Amino acid sequence: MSEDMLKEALHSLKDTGVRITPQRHAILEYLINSMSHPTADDIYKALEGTFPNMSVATVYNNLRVFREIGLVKELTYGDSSARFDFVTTNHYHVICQECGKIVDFHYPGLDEVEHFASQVTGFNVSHHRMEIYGECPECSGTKEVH
Amino acid sequence: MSEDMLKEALHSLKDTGVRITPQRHAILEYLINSMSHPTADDIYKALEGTFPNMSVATVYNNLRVFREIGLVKELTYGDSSARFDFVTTNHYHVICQECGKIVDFHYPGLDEVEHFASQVTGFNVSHHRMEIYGECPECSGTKEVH
DNA sequence: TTCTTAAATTATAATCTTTATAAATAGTGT
DNA sequence: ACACTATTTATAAAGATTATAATTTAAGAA
Repeated sequence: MSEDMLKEALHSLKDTGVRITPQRHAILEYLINSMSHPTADDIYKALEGTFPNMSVATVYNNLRVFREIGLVKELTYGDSSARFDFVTTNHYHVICQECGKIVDFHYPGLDEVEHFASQVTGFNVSHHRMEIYGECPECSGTKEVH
Repeated sequence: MSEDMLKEALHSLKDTGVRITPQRHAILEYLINSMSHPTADDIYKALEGTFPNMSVATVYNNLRVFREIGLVKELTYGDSSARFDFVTTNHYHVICQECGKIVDFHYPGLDEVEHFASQVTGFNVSHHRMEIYGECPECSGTKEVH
């Protein structure tokens, strides 16, 4: 499953003329297997065991490359650092404002908003982003208790 | 019109026990009158004529206070610095990826997404954010020309 | 109005994330 | 295996935001 995704991603690299380096391989693998939404620093720390000499710049550079190819989505929330998400299907995120947990959920049919905006503003729309904010069950629960 | 909004905003400050300082007055006024979506630095620069001694920290501090009260929304896009928007009605933004222009548009009925997400994830949903990305008419135009 | 006190501002430094630079290294096609 | 160029590394720089401590000031009470 995730094997296939990695294979496909590496294929995308080849197709685009982007060299496959061990670092890129590892970053992609980590992004695919990680069910969280890591920051650049998360990735850097996670891989420093395998690549003791890897530089932060490498992580940032490659995340940018992946983003440009469309393999990875960059998510900027209010907090300090950007988060990165391997692109699979069209899903959205619910973010807990208490503990920061991010949960995926699928939701179809938000394309109409794009059409609407395009008509109203005259923009040539390419995509949109949406997130939902609230409190996760755990955090809601702990509050009710005391 | 914008007079009333300012008055109301100042009233909100009083209600919340937040002191009304000349700097806060000026920042609010600027946010209300500015039809753009200024960064903290924009505001700082715009007011340095009136407040030659004002510190950047003051701008940041007060924007945070305004956000906590709910007077102001903080928008984080991919680019380096956050933008701030005085909260009026429920509107969304279309952002030009070429020149960075931000255009408002009103769109109702995205509450269903919140309900949906709430049911699927069990979150206690408070709000959402959505933006649309694309190219503004001007930038699309200049491209078609050459 | 004046006084008092806690809150806000200022000035500055520190922190943190991200990007730029230049030299060294390593993929990839021939 | 070679050559060419992209990539990595190490480091520094830039830019945004926050922390700190001293000074100033808003706002209620006397």
